[in-house]
Amino acid sequence: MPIQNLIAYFKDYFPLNTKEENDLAARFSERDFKRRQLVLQQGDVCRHFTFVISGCLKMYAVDQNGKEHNIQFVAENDWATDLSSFYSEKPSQLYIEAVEPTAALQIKHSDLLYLYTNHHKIDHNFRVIIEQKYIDLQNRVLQNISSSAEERYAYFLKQYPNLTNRLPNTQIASYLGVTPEFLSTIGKNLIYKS
Amino acid sequence: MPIQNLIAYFKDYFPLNTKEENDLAARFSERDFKRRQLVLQQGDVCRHFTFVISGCLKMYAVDQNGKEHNIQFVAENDWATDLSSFYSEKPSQLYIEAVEPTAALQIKHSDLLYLYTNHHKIDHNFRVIIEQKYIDLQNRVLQNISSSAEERYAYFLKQYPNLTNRLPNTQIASYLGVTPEFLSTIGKNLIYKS
DNA sequence: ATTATTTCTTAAGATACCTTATGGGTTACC
DNA sequence: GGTAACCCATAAGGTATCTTAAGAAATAAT
Repeated sequence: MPIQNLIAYFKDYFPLNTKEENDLAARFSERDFKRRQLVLQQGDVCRHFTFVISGCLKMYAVDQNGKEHNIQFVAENDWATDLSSFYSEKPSQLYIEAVEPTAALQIKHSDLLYLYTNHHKIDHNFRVIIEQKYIDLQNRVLQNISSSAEERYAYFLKQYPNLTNRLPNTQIASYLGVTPEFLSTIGKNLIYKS
Repeated sequence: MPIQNLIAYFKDYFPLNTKEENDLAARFSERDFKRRQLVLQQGDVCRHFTFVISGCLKMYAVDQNGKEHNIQFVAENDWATDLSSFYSEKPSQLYIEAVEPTAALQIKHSDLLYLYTNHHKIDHNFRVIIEQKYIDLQNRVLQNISSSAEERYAYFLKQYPNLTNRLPNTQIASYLGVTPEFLSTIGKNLIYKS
């Protein structure tokens, strides 16, 4: 039961009682995505919070030249949503796409607001979760402004060792903000260093 | 009364009742910082959430070569804290320093937890606040991985027009992740373009 | 299994950005 | 009001990273 994964995930933050669990379980629905299938596309309103049970999604933006820039990968026990579009209910600038066959749980805007309003603990948990994600993002900004591409790549490999094998290097390059060609030359150096 | 600024700020998110206002006001204390004074230094535990009433702070990390990298500027009606150190109560990797004479309000860890526990609305507000800051940070990451230094500088000027005049370009360069010399040559180009 | 598509590697030439250095202009501090 | 510290501009040469191209290897689709 996928919903059990979500409940277990939440309990790591703060234990839930039966009522909270049931209310949570009642408002998430299962959805599977094939490889390359879009969870969200630019121009659409992001209507769901998506929790990944298995598989992997990528969030990316497309620039004026049509190039994709990966903002984030979302694998097991992690959340994908365009927060800005989700809360404002305005069209998103982003895409979310499955890079592997992915099993997910989704909750609608109105249902999440219901949970926030009626369960302090769930509201609380989502604050703690996003604070952690904020810290990670802040570290990434620091990396971006202070480190070379090689250092950022080494950091990525260390931080996400499981993603390394599952993602093509072209996708990692986009995430790091370098070209795949340059990542390839960096990669060679790292092998000799490790 | 500085605390009125904070209450007004909160009310923009979600109205507070009298009890909430009073509880909030009772737990923040005023503190002023001179230019260059440190709010937090590396190695110390970050024991406060700091809300800026007037003035401006910078948060930065120092790398192995002793170079400072500005992660964030925090001006009026904004929050400065090392979230990671604050919640874990472990030594911080960051500095927070006043770049202008700054008036601030601070709340201790235990007092904030008290507010979270006893006032759902305050917990809720902090979630909404950090979600907005998360969105901003995510946009900054996107800029970093997809835009040239010149584009990032133009974006900064547009997004923070008031900070532009208050901060030396050396500080903005550090925030953008470029050298002051290079920012200087970029700056010239922007003048001709606008 | 075969074909089509995507991915990886390599290399040469171009560009963005950095380093170092220097001088002049501001701003802070006593 | 004077001195010291900081800040800005400019330039020459160096390094990191990008662009384009093309072939080989791996992976996905039929």
